[in-house]
Amino acid sequence: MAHIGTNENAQAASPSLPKPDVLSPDCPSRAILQHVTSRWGTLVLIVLDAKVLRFSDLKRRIGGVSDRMLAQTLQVLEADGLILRHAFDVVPPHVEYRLTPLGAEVSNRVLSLASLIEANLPQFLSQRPKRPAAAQTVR
Amino acid sequence: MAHIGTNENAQAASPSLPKPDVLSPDCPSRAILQHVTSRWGTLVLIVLDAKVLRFSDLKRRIGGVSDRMLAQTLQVLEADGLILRHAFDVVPPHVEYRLTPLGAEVSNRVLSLASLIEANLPQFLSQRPKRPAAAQTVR
DNA sequence: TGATGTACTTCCCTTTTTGTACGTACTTCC
DNA sequence: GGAAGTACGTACAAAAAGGGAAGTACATCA
Repeated sequence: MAHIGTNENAQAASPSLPKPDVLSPDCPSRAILQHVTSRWGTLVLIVLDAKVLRFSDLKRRIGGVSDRMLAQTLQVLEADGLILRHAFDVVPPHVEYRLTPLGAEVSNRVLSLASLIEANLPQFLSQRPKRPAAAQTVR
Repeated sequence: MAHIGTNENAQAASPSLPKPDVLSPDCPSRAILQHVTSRWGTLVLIVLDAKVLRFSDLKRRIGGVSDRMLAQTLQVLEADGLILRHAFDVVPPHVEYRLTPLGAEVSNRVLSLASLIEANLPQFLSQRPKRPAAAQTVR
């Protein structure tokens, strides 16, 4: 399908543009991908799908986020041009968040991924207790 | 499209199955999503797309992974039933990794997300220097 | 009058993640 | 004969991520 794994981690001399490749550590596309797939970034994009929400709305919908993390995530996503922030200059603060066109496309992909996982959860869980899954960094 | 944000963070009393929702912090689906969207998990799934690769192949293709992280990521993904590990009992170790059918589906979604980002990289980068993007955790 | 809600920011501290280096057991290549 | 390659496990330590509490400025509600 796509042609992602084409240039093997190469960042070789290129006259104009290096051709984006998430597989090479220094390609900016990898950073964007990280933002989108970050712990809270993913959920923000999902929740914001085709909606306009305020900070507190987002917080209520995304179970477990802290103020600090939500704010930070929103800033990163805004800087990447995925979401738009609209602040009204009123006394009790009122800020609205929505997806940009590009953000909407990204959101769709993320949403389809999440839906796939939710739909197959039973299958995932069924094969869980195969091996103890190598306790990571035992404490 | 999908029906994800349906039950608002609810984990209320349900007779049988709680209905998967990545938005509720304790739903197992969120954990799976995290594995899939983890820093290296995403790249492993992309690289493994319709291929059979050995540990060292994976390491070479995924720029920047350390042995430890790659091994750990592979174990988690295997435990989730997304990839299959086949070890040959030979003297210089020989192990092959490939996607399970479910893993292949997940891989496709991830791949489409990554492709979208790569394809729009210029657009992402163009609007970058808007605001200093709020230096996170200033040191 | 006092509590509540809004949208964050900042500080401080704990938890988690990640990297580096080393060891293994044996074979093949130079 | 020594170097390199294979597929990890483990210990140690640095770096990053994350949580919690407090503060702001004012208006509305009871």
